[in-house]
Amino acid sequence: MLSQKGRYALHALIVLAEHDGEEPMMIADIAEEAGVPRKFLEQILLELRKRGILRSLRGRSGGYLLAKPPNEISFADIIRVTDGPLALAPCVSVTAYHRCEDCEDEKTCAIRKVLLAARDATAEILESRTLASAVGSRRRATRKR
Amino acid sequence: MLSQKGRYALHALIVLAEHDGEEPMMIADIAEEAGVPRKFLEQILLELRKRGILRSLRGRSGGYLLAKPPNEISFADIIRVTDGPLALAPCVSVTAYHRCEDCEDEKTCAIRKVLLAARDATAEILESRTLASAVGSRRRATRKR
DNA sequence: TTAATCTCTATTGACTCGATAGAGATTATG
DNA sequence: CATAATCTCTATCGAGTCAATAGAGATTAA
Repeated sequence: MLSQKGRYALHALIVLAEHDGEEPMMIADIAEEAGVPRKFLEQILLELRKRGILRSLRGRSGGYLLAKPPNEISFADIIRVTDGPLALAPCVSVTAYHRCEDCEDEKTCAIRKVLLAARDATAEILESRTLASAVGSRRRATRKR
Repeated sequence: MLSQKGRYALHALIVLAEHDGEEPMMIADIAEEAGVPRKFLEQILLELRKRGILRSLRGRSGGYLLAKPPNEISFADIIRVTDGPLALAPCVSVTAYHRCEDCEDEKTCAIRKVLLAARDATAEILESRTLASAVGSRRRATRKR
């Protein structure tokens, strides 16, 4: 399961992608629209910025913007920041690989084979879906004309 | 990521599937072979029994056995016991569905669509791989003749 | 100079995780 | 029937994580 933080992040980024502007959007407004507690959102956005998904402007009339176009920010990118690796074990993680005390031999470990297939299947989906596709489908679904 | 408990469970069940006998196998022996702390393993096996994956015999010469043939026990079955639902959100979980405060409308929620696709992809893999396939591949890999 | 904004770190309470402990129930066996 | 071997159950522990809140600091536009 995703953490609350992860779900909040997805909502907030979709709000930003919809806003999709040149001007930055203030934390308070994002919090409002995304339905996220403001102070908690501050921490989340800060982390997303440090990981290169957002950028920010400080001071008066500051705020947050997407660091990249929406079609270059995948669900996998976001979830990795808030909830860590997609993989079910370190020995099959691409972004956080480290050798696994469990398996004596990675080449033949039966568990690893399965977890690797699971990771690939998950990553296939989460890396191909972006903020652009999410906003697109939402626009289509809620547009009135 | 799987919990330590989850990884222990997979190892223990593979040991049991290899043992694959009529006679029960004692906790102490499973712990030994699977490399799991004995008292911790007790709790894990107990839970797997309550969820119908194992059965047990009590008293002297007691022990644990698989409750079903190895080809009917999937990785998904095991992971659901030790680590909960495969899904990334309650609103896309088959085994632990409950409505999601996040999405206003499940039909159109953009996040839900992606998480549902991810769940399906993961389940596809984890439900098709069983203890039999794991033991099979291991046998093949380590057999000397 | 000031007010508005992001930045950073600390703190809180509840919960989970991994592990250990020990008393209880059950059963085969001599 | 007594005993030893085994599973069963519940409690406890310390460390860590999670969700949330708080507040002082840095930066900038006006």
